[in-house]
Amino acid sequence: MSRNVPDKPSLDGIEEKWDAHWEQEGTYRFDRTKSRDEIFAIDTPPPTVSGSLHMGSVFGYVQTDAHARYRRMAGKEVFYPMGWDDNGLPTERRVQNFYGVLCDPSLPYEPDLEPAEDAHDPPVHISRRNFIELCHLRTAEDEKVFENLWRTLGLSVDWTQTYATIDEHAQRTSQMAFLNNLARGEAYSQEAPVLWDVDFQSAVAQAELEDREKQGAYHKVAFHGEDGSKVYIDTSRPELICSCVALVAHPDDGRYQSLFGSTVTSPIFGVELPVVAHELAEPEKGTGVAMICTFGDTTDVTWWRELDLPTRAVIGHDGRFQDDTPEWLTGAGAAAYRELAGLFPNQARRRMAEMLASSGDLDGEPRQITHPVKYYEKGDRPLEIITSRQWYIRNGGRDDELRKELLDRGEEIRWVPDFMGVRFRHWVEGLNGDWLISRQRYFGVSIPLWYPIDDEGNLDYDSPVLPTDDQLPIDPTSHVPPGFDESQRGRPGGFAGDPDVMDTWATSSLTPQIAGHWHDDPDLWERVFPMDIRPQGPEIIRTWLFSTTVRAHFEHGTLPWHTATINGWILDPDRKKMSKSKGNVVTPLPLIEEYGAEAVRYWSCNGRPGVDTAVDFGVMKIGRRLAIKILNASRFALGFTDGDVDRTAITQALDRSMLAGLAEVVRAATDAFEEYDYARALEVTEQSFWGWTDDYVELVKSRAYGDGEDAASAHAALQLALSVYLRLFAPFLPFVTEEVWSWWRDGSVHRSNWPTFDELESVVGDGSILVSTSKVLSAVRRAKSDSKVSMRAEVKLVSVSADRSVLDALREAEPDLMAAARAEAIDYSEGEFSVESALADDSKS
RNA sequence: GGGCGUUUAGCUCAGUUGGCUAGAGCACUGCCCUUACAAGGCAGGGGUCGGCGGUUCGAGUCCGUCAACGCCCA
Repeated sequence: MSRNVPDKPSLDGIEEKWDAHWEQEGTYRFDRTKSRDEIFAIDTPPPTVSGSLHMGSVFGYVQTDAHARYRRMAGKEVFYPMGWDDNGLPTERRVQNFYGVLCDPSLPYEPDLEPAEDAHDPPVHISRRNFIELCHLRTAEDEKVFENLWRTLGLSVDWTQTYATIDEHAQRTSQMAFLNNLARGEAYSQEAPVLWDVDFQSAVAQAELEDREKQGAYHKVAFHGEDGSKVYIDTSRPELICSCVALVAHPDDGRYQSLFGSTVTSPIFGVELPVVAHELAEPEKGTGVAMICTFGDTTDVTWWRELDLPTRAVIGHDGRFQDDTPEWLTGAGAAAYRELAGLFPNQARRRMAEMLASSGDLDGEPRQITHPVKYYEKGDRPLEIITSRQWYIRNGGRDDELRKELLDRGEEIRWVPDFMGVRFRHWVEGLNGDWLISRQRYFGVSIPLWYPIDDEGNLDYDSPVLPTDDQLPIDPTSHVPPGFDESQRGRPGGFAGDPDVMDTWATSSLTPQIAGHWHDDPDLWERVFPMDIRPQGPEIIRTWLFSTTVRAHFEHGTLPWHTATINGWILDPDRKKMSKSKGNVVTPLPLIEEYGAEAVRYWSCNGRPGVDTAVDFGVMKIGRRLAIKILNASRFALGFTDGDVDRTAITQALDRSMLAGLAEVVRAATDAFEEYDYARALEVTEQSFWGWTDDYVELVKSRAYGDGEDAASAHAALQLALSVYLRLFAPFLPFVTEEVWSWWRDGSVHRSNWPTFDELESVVGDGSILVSTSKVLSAVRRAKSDSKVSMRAEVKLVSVSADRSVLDALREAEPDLMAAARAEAIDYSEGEFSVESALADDSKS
């Protein structure tokens, strides 16, 4: 076949060129006729499209793509779908900000609502359905931006296998899995204390919490004993004295033994309360006695549950003290409560402190402290704990047997790198409740249930009405349950739809089931599940990875995949954590424009598995230089003949020596990939390639420009080596390797065979010849450099002293060495290794 | 307070089961327009491998301990 080697090879425009070509040819299209053992299935992280594009989004995906490309070339049919995680709160927030709207479920739907292009203030209130439509509109746009980025980066995804966690298929899968969990008793609803974000007015799960150090103040408050004595407590939340249900001290605390079993009376409110003992009370903290309220923090919940205390809730869903005076307060206590009604906790706290001070129950001034306060990770105000009905999926947090099963699943996973496994273990060991999946939000997958309403108008939560499979997906607030009609909605004797949606993770924990079409394509499902790898970031081990494991454990009794590859964390160029607030977020698109996709890929693949990596423009420059080097070296290697030269022409010892070294590189790169160490595979390939161009290519150049059998040997060896290097580089640098491949080969390098030792076996020789010859050539160059002469300067005599075996090796490549060194003669003697170069007189000028 | 990770050249990082004078790139210095490549090539200087202690014939590599930094959890 004739060759089409350009005079001036260039990287310009190769991303667009090859992306379009691959799309047209279906290069990465999944062949679903293959059997499970021929397939390599990847459970790709669906990126949150409402998040900003940044280098963290690029890093892990490119590493995974390199591995996918390796597997594909090594003979596997790669199942590599891409999803978009668009359901959930991040999208709601983005839509609110983007269009300047706020969802108000009480408003009617407006069919012709035109969203404003710019956000405005104050926000426009729109119906739930209009709001959801805007969410779909916005995410569709965001998804295009992401797909474009992934294509520009050369991800070898099968773009016909995309999904979104809010699309109909994902909703059906999610609701079906939920109903299965419900049928098996793995999902349940319960009226219970939950962590509550007062701004989002939604419950929050344990995995979404974070502690923030906040200023607070300890108030030393007197409760009154039966004998008129004062019992002091220290509290940072005096406003909750009205919801106090008991005082508590440590059972071994000698100071309070006489109080246990007695009662005290709360200040201001005059409520009689028991004094109880519990190990969680800390004798060193404050006075050693604490008040238990329902609920000030999560320890209160534990005490309330374990000590079987009553519930006296005062804070409503909006975060304010409720307007109605609680029934346990009477007289002066009820009057005092009316001072607090309607206030937010921080306002109530100040009012309460005033009241305590004037009644004489506040001892001294409040003392400033700094303490950790629980926040929703996306929230702005401290979480409150309120009681409400919510849906849960069991996760071992309240069941030691299940916890053990899930810990065993964690042990079953192959973790890359292996130390990431402990993060899973610690998370599961530390769970203190089941997984709360219901959210009081709008843009999500609905909880697919209705509740019967009895004749008194009460909802029967214990016997929900279920949809049939063929109804799914449903929105119970607009769909009607079997056996009812719309006129019965909200009526006694009728029904009510569950208004909640599921947590995002309740759907994205099913990505293998969604992408593999668990319920609607059993033939595909059988070929891809359980999947091979789950690549993802370290920060979502406790959420996505864990919840996916839980769902597969319940639904299939297996792991969802056998290997988890965890990428490192991305830091800014100064090794600081990137965050929008610091303004140090690096976005990928300008970098791709400046350095090229190959350079950004090279940087990504240089980051070791699981190792935190800083954005480094220097590394990107090296990547770009490598890509250019491949173009130029390829031009040289292919510049001598028009057609393929048969490998039987490779007769010269130096050529066979070079191929012996290359065979070793193939082995090392393959071993590294099999261990998921793409970075090492790249490193050994790159190191070898630079040596190849610096030494072998220079040594063989003169011979290659000649003709006859010696030249043909060089031509064939150059060509074979180039073919191997291109394939070794293809997983990392897909564009430039494809470009060069297209100059002289049919088909795609990405569907060619991964190089093997067997492929090279017939042409390998003694690897030491090239090694020794390169050492001498390097010594001659050093002599020329020391004498400040051109590398073209003639050398009258090169005197080499070395072991006999080295001398023998050198003699095998003597003509090439003399030509490359521009030496007129070489003299050999046995002894310690040394090289003397006698430069020609006229070269010293 | 607990856990995990990191600490190797001025900077960013390799160093795979312990083995010959510790490597790469960037930066720095010198030289070279050599017909694949001057937004390049060749060559060079530069490190008591965080501190201390231990195991070993031998430790950047294993063990203990301390310190600094980062992340996660409480």
